Amino acid sequence: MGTPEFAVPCLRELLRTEEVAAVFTKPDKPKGRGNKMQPSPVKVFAQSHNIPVYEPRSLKSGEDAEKAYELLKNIAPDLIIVAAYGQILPEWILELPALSPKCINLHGSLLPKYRGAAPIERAVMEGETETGITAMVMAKGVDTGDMLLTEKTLIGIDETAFELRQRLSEIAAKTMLKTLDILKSGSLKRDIQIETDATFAPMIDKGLSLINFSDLSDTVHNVIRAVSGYGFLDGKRLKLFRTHKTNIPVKDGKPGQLISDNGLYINCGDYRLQILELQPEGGKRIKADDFLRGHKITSESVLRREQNE
RNA sequence: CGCGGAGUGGAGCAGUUCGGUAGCUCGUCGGGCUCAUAACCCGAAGGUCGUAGGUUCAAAUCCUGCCUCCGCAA
Repeated sequence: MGTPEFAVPCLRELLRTEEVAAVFTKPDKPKGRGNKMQPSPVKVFAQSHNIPVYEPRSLKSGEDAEKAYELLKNIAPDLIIVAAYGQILPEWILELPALSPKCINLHGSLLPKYRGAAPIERAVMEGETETGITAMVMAKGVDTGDMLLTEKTLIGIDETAFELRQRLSEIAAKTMLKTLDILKSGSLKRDIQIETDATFAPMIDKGLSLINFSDLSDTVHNVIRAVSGYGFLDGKRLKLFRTHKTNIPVKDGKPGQLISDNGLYINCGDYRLQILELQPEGGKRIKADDFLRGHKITSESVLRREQNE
């Protein structure tokens, strides 16, 4: 069971090594320009490998939940693997599979830290230097079940959540295979999560990506890495994708002011950040050098929080 | 029919309001200077202005259809 790109490597490896009876994913939904219906990446991948795909709108209640109940009973799975499915599994599913553990989830953090929907983004935003994947037994509370296996990885100083997520999705697939191997050998151990160490990583609120450039450069840098922050330049949205920390102090000039000095920089509360990749409104994502070729940077070039000056 | 932005030499942009010689910053190529250089100087090549029609003496510019890309909102 999975939905976004993050879950695809797990499915890919699962198809390679095990017999996959069915794939559950979230239903197509209107997305993007023109609100066209878009299938989930997991659905696309599963269908191209001729695996039956089911996409109930809900597992908790309603017609779809009843159908899913009948379906899963007939499938009678030995084990359910979950990676970023996007729905909370009701108890009857958690109890359904034949093996023990019954439902294994691949979570994008070192539990018990960053339980919840956005562990990767939150870890980057908090400036963590290390994160990883936890294979865990699913329990009633979200991401609270026993831990089976963890795989750590370092977070690069300029690494973005997007890049980290791609890396972690592959690590998740590897961790899953390892977990299954150990499970088959019969020596799988469970570790209880230490409840007092738990932190929660809630979904990302859109407002978070509007940058306040009077914050410390560390904070700004982390927001940009995590969720691609933006500000308004001359009334137009400007997204920042990649920055690099400097030790050039901001002497004068406003927070958010752009500076062209052998590269593109922006003033934060304490130090300047070097901008490496950005995207003007309506345009494509470009490197800072390309941006400088077509845009004049003056003392009036300031990224603001409001669209109208 | 969710809202909006954009397609101009290889890259990033200006020019479109108000039709009248295709521009800028780079890159590329050739030459020069230099111990040397991603620096500096001189020169050159490279564009059916996304596409198809329409209006006009004349269209990158005005009108219409289509294609592609992007942001927002969900």
